[in-house]
Amino acid sequence: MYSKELLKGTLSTIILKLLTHNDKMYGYEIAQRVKILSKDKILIKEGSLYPALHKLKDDGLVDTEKEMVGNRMRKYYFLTEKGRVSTLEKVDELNQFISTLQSILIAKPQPS
Amino acid sequence: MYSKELLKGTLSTIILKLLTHNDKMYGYEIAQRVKILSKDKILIKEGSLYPALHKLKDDGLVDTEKEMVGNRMRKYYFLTEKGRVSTLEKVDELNQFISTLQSILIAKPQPS
DNA sequence: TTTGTATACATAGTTTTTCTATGTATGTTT
DNA sequence: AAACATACATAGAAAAACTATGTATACAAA
Repeated sequence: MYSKELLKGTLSTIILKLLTHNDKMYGYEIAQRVKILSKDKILIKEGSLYPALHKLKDDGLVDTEKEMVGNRMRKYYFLTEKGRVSTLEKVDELNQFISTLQSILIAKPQPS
Repeated sequence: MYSKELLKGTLSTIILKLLTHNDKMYGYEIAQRVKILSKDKILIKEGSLYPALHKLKDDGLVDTEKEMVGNRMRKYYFLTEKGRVSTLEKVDELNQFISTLQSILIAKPQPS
């Protein structure tokens, strides 16, 4: 498991990205999917996941619909149009940030 | 400029990495170097930089020496042995995190 | 000459984000 | 019956960067 600090700023982008590939997903499912995709290296805790999802909804990037499965409630999340646009921007920004980061991590002595 | 959240968790690693390539650097110099290396995309603010440096010192990863340049004080930072070891670990962890992130950002539909 | 910009440090207080811990409840396996 | 997995939620803590502010020197431009 990576130190939790690294995830900061990237969690909502990860969630949004997953939702671009799935019409709708529920919270628990998202956490499991990230766990699998990251080979157990990113483990999203409930205390991070649900507040993050609530914030995405407050910001209008996702909307929800409830569904009963047997006796249990599931709350599905799906992207709004605003959310789709925002996801493109956020993923792009994250990719740019990653490549900038890498150029620094690879950089050799005094470029000045 | 990237949204500030992205930097969280990576700033100290960036600073440490720069110090592996320079015997000693002072705060202002570090901020400028990052600005140049990132092509103005990562702008470290004083309110982030100095507390981060102080924490690295408290944690024993860097040590300092003061120097007068003309009439102005400069505080140089340099890696301790502990800092060298820690830098290797942190850079490695960050690289791994980046590659995990990328695999998620690239991922296509339902792998389940 | 005074205004602005760059250099160079520092800290107080705020905001954001994730965390730990806890709670509720159902379903399944041992 | 106990343990574990599924499935949601929130309160409060911790971490890290931010804004804003402060001190001070050096130099260029108006």
